[in-house]
Amino acid sequence: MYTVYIPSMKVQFFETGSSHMSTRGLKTAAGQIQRPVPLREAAYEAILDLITTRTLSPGLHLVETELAEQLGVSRQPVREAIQRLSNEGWVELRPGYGAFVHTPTETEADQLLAVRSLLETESARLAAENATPEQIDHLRELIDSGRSETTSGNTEAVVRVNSEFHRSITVASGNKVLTELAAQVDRRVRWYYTPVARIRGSASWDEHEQLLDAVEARDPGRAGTLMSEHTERTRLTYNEHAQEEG
Amino acid sequence: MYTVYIPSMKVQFFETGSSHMSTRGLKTAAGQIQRPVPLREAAYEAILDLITTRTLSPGLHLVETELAEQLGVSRQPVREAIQRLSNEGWVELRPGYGAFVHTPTETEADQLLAVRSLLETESARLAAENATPEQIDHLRELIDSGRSETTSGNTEAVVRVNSEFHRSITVASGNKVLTELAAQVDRRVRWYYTPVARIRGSASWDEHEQLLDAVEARDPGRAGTLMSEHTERTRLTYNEHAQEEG
DNA sequence: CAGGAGCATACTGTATACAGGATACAAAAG
DNA sequence: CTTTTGTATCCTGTATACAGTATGCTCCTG
Repeated sequence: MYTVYIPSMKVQFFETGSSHMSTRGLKTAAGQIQRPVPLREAAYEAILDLITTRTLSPGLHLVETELAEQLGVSRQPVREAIQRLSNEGWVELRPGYGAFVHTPTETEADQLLAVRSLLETESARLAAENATPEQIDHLRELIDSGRSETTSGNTEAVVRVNSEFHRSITVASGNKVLTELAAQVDRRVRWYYTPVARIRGSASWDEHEQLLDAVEARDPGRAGTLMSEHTERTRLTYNEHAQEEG
Repeated sequence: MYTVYIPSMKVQFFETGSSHMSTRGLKTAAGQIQRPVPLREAAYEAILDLITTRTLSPGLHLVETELAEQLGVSRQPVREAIQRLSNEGWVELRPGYGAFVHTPTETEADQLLAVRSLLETESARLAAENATPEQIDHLRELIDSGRSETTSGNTEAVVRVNSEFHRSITVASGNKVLTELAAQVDRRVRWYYTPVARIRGSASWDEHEQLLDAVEARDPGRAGTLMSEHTERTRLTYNEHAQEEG
């Protein structure tokens, strides 16, 4: 009944990060063997990518056999991927009828932004109490990197670094539950946000730096306030753009 | 016109355990036809129940065929249920190894309590701004009901009403994302909390009443503060009990 | 021409089949 | 007696099969 679990094996398995990193398998010092990623994982990443890039537009009916054929697998892994997407709010599952790409609404976007603001503000507060020197160094590097990518106009990289900065703050909070929830909310916010957002210029990195200074100075109150203002500004930017669109 | 679908008898299959699972299959209004609950849903409820009641203890290896046989279905619905349980943190999924009931740790419980406190405090604040008169009435009824159940010593009912009160507060916030996250966190907190908790007597209902008064008076600041203190007290209670155990 | 019944088809939900890897146990070698 | 190797068995991951319902179109009827 109880099965012994060997820790060394799990290493590369739960790499939930970017799907198109070439370093799929870990081949570090000990010559670890690359294990095949379960098809359900691959299918999940693939479909989510199709959704976030708008290739599969909101409201679309996801037909299992079509996706299966397109991905070159059977329906089974596709179903499991869709289940997970449903749990995370990316698709809606109508029993007997099928899966449909979730259609974002204005109010929902606003509510997500509000929750994100809440989670990240608390993260910043806790990070000011718990961040390790290494984590602070890492954050400092991200700001530098973000600045240089901004000046060189590499939009995609800026978005990625920005996202990584926020994630690292939540990690530095030391609260894993918080990290997980924030990551999930953040990803969905980004989905809603992307089509209307332009990058909030380099001012954003100044704000990040102030925040990091507060964290380094172990000033939770100030860190929280700064993050709160920062996310609130993002929210306003979004609402402005949303209003322009209609 | 739709061809009428006559519900089969198998709907009744999963009355296992918790009888008052929300209105999944039953439609009261206007002679709606009852549709069969998807087996994956039933399996999910059944397994989750087994986990929360400690019938399936932490660390246990969930063998798909065993569960399938026990529930009288095939492996497929069981797999889908396990997937969902994994997403929600109830079991851990190790590719190639199988599913294992998640083992709670002290720090994790504390982190969950911290996040719950955060989410519910914000909920209370928002509820003070947005709650409708009907919602306030409902909350008032819950307090009455909670008090009477407390005096009659009906522990299980007290727990349920308490849970429902907190959930209703999050609903009254008007933020659905918040409601959903809070519900998920709350359920897990309860899982951790149950074995060491005795009910925090009737003082708890006085606190609830004060909170509701603040909500009715449209005083977000006070509502937030009260909820924060309330959840913090719960957290302390938990930590005391946890310490006694070790 | 309009409306409805009936049929064909597509898709989901569920079950079963099959292959490869993991575990455990036993036997053989040192 | 300890360690290694071979083997039998179990379990997961994936594919395929099957049943039943929803949808859409055609044809019939008024």
